[in-house]
Amino acid sequence: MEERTDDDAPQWLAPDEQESWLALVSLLVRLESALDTQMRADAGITHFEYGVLSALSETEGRTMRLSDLAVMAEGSLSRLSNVVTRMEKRGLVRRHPDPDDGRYTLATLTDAGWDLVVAAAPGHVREVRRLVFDPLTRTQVGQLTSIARRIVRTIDPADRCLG
Amino acid sequence: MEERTDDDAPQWLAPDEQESWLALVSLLVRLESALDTQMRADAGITHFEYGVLSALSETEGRTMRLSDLAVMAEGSLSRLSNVVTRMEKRGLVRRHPDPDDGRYTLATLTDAGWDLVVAAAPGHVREVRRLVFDPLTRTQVGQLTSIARRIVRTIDPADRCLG
DNA sequence: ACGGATGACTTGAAGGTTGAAGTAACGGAC
DNA sequence: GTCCGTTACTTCAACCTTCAAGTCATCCGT
Repeated sequence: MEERTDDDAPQWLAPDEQESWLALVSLLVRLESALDTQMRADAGITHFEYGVLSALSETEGRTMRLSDLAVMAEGSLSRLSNVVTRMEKRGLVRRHPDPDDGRYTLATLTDAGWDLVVAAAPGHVREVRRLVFDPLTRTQVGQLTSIARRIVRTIDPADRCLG
Repeated sequence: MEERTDDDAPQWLAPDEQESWLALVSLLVRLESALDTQMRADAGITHFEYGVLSALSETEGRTMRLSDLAVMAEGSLSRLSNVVTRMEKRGLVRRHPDPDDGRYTLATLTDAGWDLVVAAAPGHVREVRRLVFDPLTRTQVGQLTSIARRIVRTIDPADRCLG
């Protein structure tokens, strides 16, 4: 892409980049699995399912279109559709067609679903705090925000979840 | 659980923590899936499989015990066993018992496996650079290393991959 | 040596995820 | 009003991961 001769797009990472990369990959793998484990043990749902329920719980009317919900939960529509089906069977969520546009499907949080999120939230927050924020200084929290946003925006420039 | 009245283990995250958390979760999900997509398209293997092959390729004799390999690749032994079976069928890797201790199984990278890693590496590095290091300043790279290490060490204090 | 404990790996069932193909509902052009 | 393209969702098959046994080898105490 660029024109330099020497090391513009070098084949390998510099030593400090290599270290950083190893640490980041380790973080990706371990954090995700730690969150999932805690959620399953504590509330019987996956972290993704928690994200779905949580997004619904924060919405006016506890209702959202599946496609919007998929964006909020950062998953594919297919994945969400399966998850909603399972959660519907468990009585946490209800589906019904959007009266305004029959192509959309609305998902609504049931009372049982609401209760589950409310019960699961404190444990989740506690875990996030314990694993992520307790070990970091306030300065690092700020740094993390900038770093994560930059990378996310590079992966998906159209992302609108971030400022 | 706790006894303080004010904010010892507060139920919710502070606004800046909330932002940071959203950005981090977004990073987890998107980066992992971006890496996987690139690897599948480019080399026909998953990012995890690449990690396995890559670890073997960097070892003296291109050979490692499965249990050590699982640690290097940060996956369960069960997952690794399945992956090795698949890669063995594709001729990328070979299994044989450890002559020193029959409980161990050694995995050896074949020439075909070596060729595949060598072919896949540049694209992988390019993608990592594009998504992670290009958008960050050198200062941020250093910050990221510290931050990621702190969190990983909190999740798993026994981790020996990091300094 | 013998037997139990431990360690290393494998396997099988259950369940989740993906990608592609299918269905259904709209919206605009003619 | 009827096509056609688009959008939103669902479903299916292939695949992967996990968890919980199960197997086999070695070590250790006696």
